[in-house]
Amino acid sequence: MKTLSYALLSLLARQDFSGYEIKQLMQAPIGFFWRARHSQIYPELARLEELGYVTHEVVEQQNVPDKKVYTLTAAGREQLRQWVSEPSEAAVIRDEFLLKTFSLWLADPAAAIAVVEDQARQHVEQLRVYEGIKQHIETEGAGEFMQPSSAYFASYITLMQGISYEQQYINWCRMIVEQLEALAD
Amino acid sequence: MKTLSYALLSLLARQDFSGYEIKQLMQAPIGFFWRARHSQIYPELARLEELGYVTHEVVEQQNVPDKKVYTLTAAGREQLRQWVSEPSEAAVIRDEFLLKTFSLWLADPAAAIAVVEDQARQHVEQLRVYEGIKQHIETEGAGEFMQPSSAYFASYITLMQGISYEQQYINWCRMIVEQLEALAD
DNA sequence: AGATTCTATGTCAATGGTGACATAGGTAAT
DNA sequence: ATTACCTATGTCACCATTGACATAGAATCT
Repeated sequence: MKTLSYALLSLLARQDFSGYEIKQLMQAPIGFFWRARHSQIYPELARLEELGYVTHEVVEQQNVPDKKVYTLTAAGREQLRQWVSEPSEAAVIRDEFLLKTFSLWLADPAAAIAVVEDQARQHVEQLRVYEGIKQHIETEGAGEFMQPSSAYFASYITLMQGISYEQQYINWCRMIVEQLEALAD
Repeated sequence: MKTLSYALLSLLARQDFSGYEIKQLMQAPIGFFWRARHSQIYPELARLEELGYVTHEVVEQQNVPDKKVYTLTAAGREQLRQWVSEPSEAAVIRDEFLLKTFSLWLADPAAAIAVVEDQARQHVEQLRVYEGIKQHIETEGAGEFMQPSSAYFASYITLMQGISYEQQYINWCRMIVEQLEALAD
């Protein structure tokens, strides 16, 4: 089973969703650490149904087209639980900007400062998004997000990594800008 | 031009290398933020040569097979310089372990602690590797790694991000373990 | 009236990346 | 002797992922 399958099961473990709804979630909460397009999601949901990990029923809607709402089966839940309990290889970083900093000595200092500041700006934006979601979890999942068996707890710690990562990235960018400004004189 | 091309040019901007040598570098220094197998590297070097960004000459060796040593051309260097000077989209995180923490509420606390500790261990190992390289740069590139136009400077700041990232990841793992241990009682 | 956007589901060609297969001479260990 | 590994370069089938194409009804804007 590939990782995408587990990304889908992870969402369905919390709530029933249609493919379209999952597509939208894969751009925001889960999409922060695993992305997928609808062209991957729809066939994968069909495959998970063949394997017996999910079922679906068609739900009619007013004014918008019908949707297929998927539900996790007991087998799917067990599959997910086992996967979560197994250790993972540490992820390989794949960051085009870090590749650029490796060749930053070739750029003239003004251009170098500009690209680093641009990158910092993007990570500041992302941090703001995460902090908005954090507020949301702390409010909606109050009294639950501290219990390890609660989905809010899992959302919370995952989000904390996102926040911590962005803060670290921003600090690093600022350090580079400072050094470039100081040393360019 | 794809990112892999620039990864190869980034290395050749510093020194001439054969495909085999690049293959080994793509598992260590550059490989920390952009990896590639030799099955990608060899055809890509050929393609870069067709485009006029690199040239090669065959170097005979004693006891081991001949090698093709690639050299960056002026056009290749200019292409790289331009790419470095352009802003990049912030990288999308793609971390299987973060996907697991999102479903960590399904695992029993003992299994949860085990997988987080395993992940921390891997990042501690990676941090040690980075710190060894840091020592190396500070020694070999002393008096150079503080100048923005030096390749040592670029290596240094890129490495600092690696170190900072690993420290942050380890701290986060430890925070989760603490919470799991405290709340499991 | 026409254009655009949103919901909703799907397919498919092309690209990027992995893992296996292939070759070949030298070294080192059992 | 045989196995295994290292240098060195290459190809190829497969899998994952992307981007474009496709359809279709309703709402909204110009």
